[in-house]
Amino acid sequence: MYLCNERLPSVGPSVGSMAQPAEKVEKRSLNSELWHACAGPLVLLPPVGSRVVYFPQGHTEQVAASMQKEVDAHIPNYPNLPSRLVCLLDNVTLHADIETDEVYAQMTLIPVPPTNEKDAHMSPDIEMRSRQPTEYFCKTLTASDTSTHGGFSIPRRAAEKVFPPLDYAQIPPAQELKARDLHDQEWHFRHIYRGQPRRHLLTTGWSVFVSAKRLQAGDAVLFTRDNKGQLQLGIRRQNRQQRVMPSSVLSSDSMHIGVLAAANYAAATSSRFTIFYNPRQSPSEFVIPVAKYQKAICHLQVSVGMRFRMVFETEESSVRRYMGTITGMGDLDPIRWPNSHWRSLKVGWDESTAGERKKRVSLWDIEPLTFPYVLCPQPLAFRAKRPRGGRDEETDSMLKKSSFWSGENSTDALGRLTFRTPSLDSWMRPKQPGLPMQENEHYRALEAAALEEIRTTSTAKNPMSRVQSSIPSSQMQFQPPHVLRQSSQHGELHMPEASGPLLQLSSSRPQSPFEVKVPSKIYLEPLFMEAVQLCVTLRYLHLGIHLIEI
Amino acid sequence: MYLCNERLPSVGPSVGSMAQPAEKVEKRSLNSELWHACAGPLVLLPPVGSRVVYFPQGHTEQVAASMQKEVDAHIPNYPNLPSRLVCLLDNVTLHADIETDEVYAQMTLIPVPPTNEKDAHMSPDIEMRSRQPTEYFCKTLTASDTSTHGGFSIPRRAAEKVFPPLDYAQIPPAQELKARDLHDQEWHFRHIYRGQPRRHLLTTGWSVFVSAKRLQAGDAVLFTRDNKGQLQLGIRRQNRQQRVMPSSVLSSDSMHIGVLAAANYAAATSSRFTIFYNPRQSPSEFVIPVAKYQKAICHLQVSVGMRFRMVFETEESSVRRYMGTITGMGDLDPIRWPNSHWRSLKVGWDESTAGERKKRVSLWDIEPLTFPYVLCPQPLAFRAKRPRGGRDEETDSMLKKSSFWSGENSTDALGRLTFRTPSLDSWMRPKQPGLPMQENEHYRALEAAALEEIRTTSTAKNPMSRVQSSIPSSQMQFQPPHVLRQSSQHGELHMPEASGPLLQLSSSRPQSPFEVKVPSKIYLEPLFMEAVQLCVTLRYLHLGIHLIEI
DNA sequence: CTGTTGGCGTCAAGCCGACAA
DNA sequence: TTGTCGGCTTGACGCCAACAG
Repeated sequence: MYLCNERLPSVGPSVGSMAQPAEKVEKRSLNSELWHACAGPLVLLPPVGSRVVYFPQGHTEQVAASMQKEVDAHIPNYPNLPSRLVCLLDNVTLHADIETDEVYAQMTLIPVPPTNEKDAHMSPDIEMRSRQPTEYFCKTLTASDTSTHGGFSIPRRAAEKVFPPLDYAQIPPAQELKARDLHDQEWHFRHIYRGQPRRHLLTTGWSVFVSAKRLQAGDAVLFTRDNKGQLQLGIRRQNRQQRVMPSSVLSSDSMHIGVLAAANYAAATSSRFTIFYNPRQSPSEFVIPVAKYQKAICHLQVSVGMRFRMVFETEESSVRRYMGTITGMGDLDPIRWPNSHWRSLKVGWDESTAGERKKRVSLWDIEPLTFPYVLCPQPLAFRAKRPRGGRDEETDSMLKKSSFWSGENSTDALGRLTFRTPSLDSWMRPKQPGLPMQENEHYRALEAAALEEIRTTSTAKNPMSRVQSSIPSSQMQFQPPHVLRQSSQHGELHMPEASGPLLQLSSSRPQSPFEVKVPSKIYLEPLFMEAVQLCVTLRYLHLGIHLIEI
Repeated sequence: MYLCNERLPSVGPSVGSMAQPAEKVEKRSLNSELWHACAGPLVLLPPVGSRVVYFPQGHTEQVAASMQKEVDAHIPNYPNLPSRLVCLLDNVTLHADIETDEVYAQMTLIPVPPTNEKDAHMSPDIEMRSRQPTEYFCKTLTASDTSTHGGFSIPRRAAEKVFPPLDYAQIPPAQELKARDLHDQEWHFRHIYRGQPRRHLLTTGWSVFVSAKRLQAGDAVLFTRDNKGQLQLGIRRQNRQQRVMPSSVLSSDSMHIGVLAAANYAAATSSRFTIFYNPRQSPSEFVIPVAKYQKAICHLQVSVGMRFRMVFETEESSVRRYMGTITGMGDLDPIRWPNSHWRSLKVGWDESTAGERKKRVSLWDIEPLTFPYVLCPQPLAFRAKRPRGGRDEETDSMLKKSSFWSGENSTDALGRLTFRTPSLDSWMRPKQPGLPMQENEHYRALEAAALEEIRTTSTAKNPMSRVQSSIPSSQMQFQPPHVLRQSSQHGELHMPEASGPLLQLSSSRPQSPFEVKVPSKIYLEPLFMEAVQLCVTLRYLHLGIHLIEI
């Protein structure tokens, strides 16, 4: 089993695949970018050295999921083990199952006494980002791809993006490809461009790979190219194909008790303990950055009927947001885990296809709906045609639907003047180099999503959503300032109730400017819009702020 | 994963493969005989409802072995958890890993307060026997067997014993065979008798099986035929091919703690807990019948230098005994498991090939060497030529070497009169039906082994063995009665010191006759031999007895 | 642009007896 | 008695373009 210690490649941007000098034999470096590509775009690992909140309850759920068995109610609890432990994330190593290539992360945690909230803001979740490689593609295998009858048909754009360019002077153009998997095993493929019409194919070597990895139609294969031009490939199996946990070692009960006992012992002695996080098998993350947790808990006022959105991964390895309504609040397991924040929200989903989505989520899983929320995206010209295989197709389609955005410094479709704000731009620009483009994409998604919510009359069948739709959308879009002033007199900024969550602002000290990260280009309406904008922006970043009454 | 509840087929002899009525869907019956055939001849599961001793320490060793990792010393112990728990064996289900066909048993244990020793004798280990099927064979695969070049060559006797007879009128004789594996999956093979010289082969269908099970040369395949003539087949993988435990679920530490915490909680609350026993992966059994345990602990006086023998499984699925000497005694882990009897004996082995054999064993693992020990085996005529693939080839060879045995009621090679003893025969005969033949084999092995030990001058390089060989073997075989009388005056029967172990007899009440199980035919020397014989026989059965001075 | 299918050449899977240990 | 090998046959693998959605 190959490992990659996340500590090592933490210096410099986009390292990860650099061949480590052989400091430790037996532990060769596992490609971090490839790992994250296999894990998917939603998997964000907290940085080593940061403080996290560990939920034994969630850990237990992962164990249950991996054994495809419910948590039995008769499992004893540890009276002194709280439902959450604040820990120092001492170490993270990335692994891949030797049999299935399933990715998982080993985390070493050291319980620490909880400190006051201010500490939480000292370690903001700026570094918490998915290290998705830029040059990659992911394709779900078709029946033809996996049959013994032929090879692998590569989408044109994908091949052109990540494979070395073919010499089209040859007839037919072809080359030998070598790619390494997570175990550093090398696979050889013949890459040829032929057929009528022309297409990219992997022929010789492909079937060996398929049978060795036991791939089936529905599984996905992904190729990445690192900064040295080396190809990597990984697999993402279809969910249904979850391996039945070999329970021939420990009984389900012992495993559950073991999780609790290990955490309990570590908490009692302030000693290290080790957990495995299996991102594609665990129902939810159970190691959360302290900052993310506290901001959700302390600064997010939720109530039944509140509308929210939440990110999910699509089949094509992109992300999209689903809308829902909070239908209830309360402990998931009031007897064994009272006063836990773990999945304390009961939710309903707008779309009828929501059968598979969770009925319960945690506070930090959701994005509250706020408005007005106006952040201009990158100019349209900046984006390529249609980024096939990209990770945010929803954003694209939304941006298409809303013929709303136009070029820089112009009036938009609703006649508002958009302009650049150099001051905000400069101090809010992230200091760290590397991947600003991806971050932009992230916030563009937020923008478009919020906008979509505003512009669309809810079509939900959930009666709760009628609360929102009772206000005409035209009125909802632009509340006059006095609505804001009404409630801001006692230091809180109440959004109109129809918009959903109360915007509860904390009384903690303002953030240092350099700790705040926002898109590099922000377009604001004058005055009122700017103030609200700032609040909302910071709000999305889960940052507390004093609001001085306007 | 298919299950077989050992409770169900517990009535009637050699059931096991009867199609259970579909009481519980999803849990189809797993063939018990096939399971035991795969587990090997040494695996004896205590009967459901009996009392057993559970060793958390041994359980922990199995967990460590399955993860190929040593038990870390930093694992905390539970102060209140004793090194052994007396439990009621509430349930046993047989399983087979869906991926590897690895057999394992799930046991449900209920800790019970330890009672006095007498109770132990109330549940003798008579029922503790391996349910090895009689009609079976096991072959280790050769390179030719597993290559893609051809089929599977079946040893002649094996094919004739378990396969349906071929119609030799056909040219060539051939038939279609169907056999089910532990998962009840059916496999089809073409069985043909051809070649020059003629031989039995499996051709069509064989390579499918090999690739599906991922068999390699060195792995073993076994076929059994149940009482309805249905064929079963199982596999036994070579040891080296231990699967790397997918540790992507729980950390090693959590697993170890889980084992201890589950046992600790069950002991504290007298509630059920579940363990998995993986006979081919666990270094030692860690669920021992109470009777076996207590007889070893209470009635076995061991000392450094003592000679013993111990059963091992050979490559060919037969058993053989290796000789060794106790070189030390003491706790394996004095800090965390003080006063544990778990593997408290340090041992050395006579043969130089003993590198793989354990350096530490438990008291109940060994058979002490005693003498004189004269039990006649079955008449030679009873046994077939050479039982290839049988389970006790060593016994056979020993019996061959000692041209010592002859027919019934005759003088043996040393001129002693052997005769039948009806009285002993009748009250010592086991009451339970089923497999008396196998039990006879078992004791025949003991006889032959003891005899061999007596007759052979030790060739051990271990200096300890010189103690024994200092007495001429002729003298050792027949000690005059006065030697016995010398030391029996204070209620103990001392064997001559040169023989090794002291024969410490317990002071517990004599056994009820019907609880004692000995070979059905016993030939005794008159008077003195009869008394010694009785002592030694009972001694081998780990039964305590009052000895009335002769 | 790409999933599926028919055509077809090639090579390894797999059946056979020879031979020898 | 049975493990391995060379000879030989055949059918599945796998490369190709056609075609269609």
